[in-house]
Amino acid sequence: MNDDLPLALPPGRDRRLARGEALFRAGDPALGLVLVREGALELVRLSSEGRRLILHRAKAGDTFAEASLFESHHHCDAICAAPGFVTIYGVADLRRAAMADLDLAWRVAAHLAARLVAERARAERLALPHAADRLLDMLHALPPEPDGTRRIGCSWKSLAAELGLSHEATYRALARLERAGLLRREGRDRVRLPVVPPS
Amino acid sequence: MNDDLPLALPPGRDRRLARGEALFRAGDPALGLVLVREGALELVRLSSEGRRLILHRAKAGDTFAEASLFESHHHCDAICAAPGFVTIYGVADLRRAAMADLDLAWRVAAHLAARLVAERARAERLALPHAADRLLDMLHALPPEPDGTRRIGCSWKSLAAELGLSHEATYRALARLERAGLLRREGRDRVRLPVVPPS
DNA sequence: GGGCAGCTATGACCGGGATCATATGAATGA
DNA sequence: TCATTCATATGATCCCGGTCATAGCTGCCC
Repeated sequence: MNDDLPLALPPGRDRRLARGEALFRAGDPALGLVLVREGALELVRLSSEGRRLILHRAKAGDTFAEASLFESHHHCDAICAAPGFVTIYGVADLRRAAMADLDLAWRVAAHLAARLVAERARAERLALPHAADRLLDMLHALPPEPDGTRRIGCSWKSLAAELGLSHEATYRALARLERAGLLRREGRDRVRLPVVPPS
Repeated sequence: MNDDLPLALPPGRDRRLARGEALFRAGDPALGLVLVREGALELVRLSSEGRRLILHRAKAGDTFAEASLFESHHHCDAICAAPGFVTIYGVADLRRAAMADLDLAWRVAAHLAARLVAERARAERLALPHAADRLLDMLHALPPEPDGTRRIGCSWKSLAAELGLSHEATYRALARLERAGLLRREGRDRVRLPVVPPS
């Protein structure tokens, strides 16, 4: 998702995170740009009725909370989904660095644009009326590994929350798709999708 | 949405648009940053089954297709929803200007961050399971006018497409909400929402 | 003016997603 | 090790959103 961006950043603060620990909560003053070095983070919003929606998931190598660079406060919770550590780049530091490095701000912008495109794809997916469609769309978007399988990288329950579905609907859709031969689960968090003939 | 951004931009190309005309189509080479000067534009994606999802709507004063600054091709259609004209700032021009103006790239990034936040709010809305909830959430997000009403600025049918709902479900939700006293329509595209006591 | 397209609106029907309940297996921590 | 929590899984039921049909209305263009 971001290859060159972190390389040119000024030194940041490291912070270790345990599973379930919050890096920040809604209402906290904005941290700045967060780079996940190890483990995984989830950006979570809890609705008033207790529904849990996952707005973004970042694994090692991804940046996180990019938009908070330009906000005074966070408006979501950041929860550690897999233990690891992150590096935090404060706003002021980054701003200063951007003034020295003509290209840095442009790369930050490019990075935000990529996130925006991803978010639009997500919105498009959430507008699909059927659980199976949302699921397949999301799975097809995952990068296939050399052996042809795709790793979801989290529990199916979390994936359900990311798709705006109840986990029951997700398991049912999985079972139906598997019966229909449109999907095969291999191990805990891997799926194989049939090769579609190029249109 | 963007106050200072256009002011510091280099001169761009103007283009007039008629209702229904496409500024660009999916697959076209990226135009660059588009500023809507008059009228309204919609970023539309047509699904394979013919469903029409509105990904973004921009009215006079808003920017449009910001992410295309960093993409080689468009992947949505841009359709004129209300006749008017736009100014187009090419990528190369903007990039050059960013090299001269240390702050411009940073402002572009800030702008993209704001769009990202808005898009996340949209995704959150699309994850709401009930039509009435999505509708109310969207309407509450509209800025109220001095008289307390809110202008939706488009047809209810378009709003339905933006909410990922069929227009029938939208009309039904509207009627139900109106019966329940949670909403009152005033004229063609205005609603009044009851004042909620601060929690 | 007349005709046509598109928006607004509502009814009937069906399928599927939310919810609640329950059960088993897996993982995690004391 | 054992217990507790959590993920996985499936069944029953209800509700509601999608779809199709129909109709009045608005606005627009010739």
